[in-house]
Amino acid sequence: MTTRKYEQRLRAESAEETRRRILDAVCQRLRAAPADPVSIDQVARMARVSRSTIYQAFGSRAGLFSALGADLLDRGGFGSMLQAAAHPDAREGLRGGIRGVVGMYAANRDVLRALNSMAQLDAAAVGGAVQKMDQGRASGMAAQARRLDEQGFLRADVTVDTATDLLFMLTSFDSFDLLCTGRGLPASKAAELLAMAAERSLCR
Amino acid sequence: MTTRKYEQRLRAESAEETRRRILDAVCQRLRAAPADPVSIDQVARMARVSRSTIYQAFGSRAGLFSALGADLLDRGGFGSMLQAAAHPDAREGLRGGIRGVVGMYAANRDVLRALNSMAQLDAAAVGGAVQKMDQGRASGMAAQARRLDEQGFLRADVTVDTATDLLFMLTSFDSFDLLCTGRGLPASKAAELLAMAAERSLCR
DNA sequence: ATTTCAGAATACAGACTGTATTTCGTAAGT
DNA sequence: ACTTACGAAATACAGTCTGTATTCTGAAAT
Repeated sequence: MTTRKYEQRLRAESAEETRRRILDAVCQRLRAAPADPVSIDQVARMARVSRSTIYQAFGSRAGLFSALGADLLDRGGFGSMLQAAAHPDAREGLRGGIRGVVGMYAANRDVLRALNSMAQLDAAAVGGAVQKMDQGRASGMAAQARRLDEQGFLRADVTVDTATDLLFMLTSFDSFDLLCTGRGLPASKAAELLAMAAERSLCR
Repeated sequence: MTTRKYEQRLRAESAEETRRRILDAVCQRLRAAPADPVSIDQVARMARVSRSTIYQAFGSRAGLFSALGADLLDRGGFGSMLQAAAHPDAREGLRGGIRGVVGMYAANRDVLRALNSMAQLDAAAVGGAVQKMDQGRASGMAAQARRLDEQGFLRADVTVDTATDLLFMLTSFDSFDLLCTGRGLPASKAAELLAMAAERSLCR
């Protein structure tokens, strides 16, 4: 039998909708009990979907969490953060960039913590989503450090490489989480503290 | 039948020895493949011990990892670190303390990373060992901040609380790991960078 | 009317945890 | 010498996961 052409608009829409429902269920599940392990079965029940549907939509557990990570990259405010970091004044860009990432971290705290930990504990369980985020941040911070240097803000004894390393550390999710979850600071205070540490460590 | 008194010296020794062998096997396993999940079965085979022996010795998977955490607290150089931090000059103590924790982190990197991540992802899977370490560090850093303040090293616009928060973050395993594993710095460079950030952020 | 596809339902293999239960060997007590 | 206690191995089993395969249904597209 010959294959037919199919447009399937409504079909694809509904498929996309259940994908969304599943991803939302994972988030919901993580927020409800961030310190408990997540089973596909739980997620399926919360999304009111059969477990097999999750495998059909995402291929595997790793695929599900990988998709979750990719989703955060799209919709988590990563773009607006990069925009804030591109301020003509590099020092302002530094502050804005830090406020931006912190805001994004705060909005997705439990999800990011889970993805981060999973990536550490079982590299196959996340499928590169976390590496991609870290890599993006690394090159962003390298650019930031270069701009600080070009505009003469960097201290004489601080190389661009060193500045990149420190910024990479200070803008990590872990740094944010240690201050907010670990020390109970509100996100705004954490951002202020991180920006302060970055400026005093790197700038004249 | 009446119960007899038993001294069992050699017995207890051999039991302690197998406990050690099991704990060493976990470490070895984690170092061999830090990003792969750890099964009790693997550990048992590496320690050349029956799987049931592990349950008898540690009660559960959580008990095993909890014991591993406690073991690190004992033998991981925590004491010498606290000693270095107690230098009469608070500023010297700060530097020494940071070098101390970094050395300890570097010596047990993979094990600590795994314990950390497990604690995040499944609180029941570690059994409080990580919380205890963090708590100890928190009070240590609070003391450190107080001493800096008492000796007049703290900047006018930095409170003791703020200093504690920042020190807690900078002396975390995550900060170390981001610089060493994430950025490829040698441990000594990481320690230097962390100490620099702490001093410039907090001190006059 | 017929094809195509999302999704449900179900069954199964395989890995892992955790709990008995039995057995064996040996150090400690009498 | 004989008995007891106990560390450790061996084994079996229940329960929870993941991942795969198979079948069925209903609705949208042609």
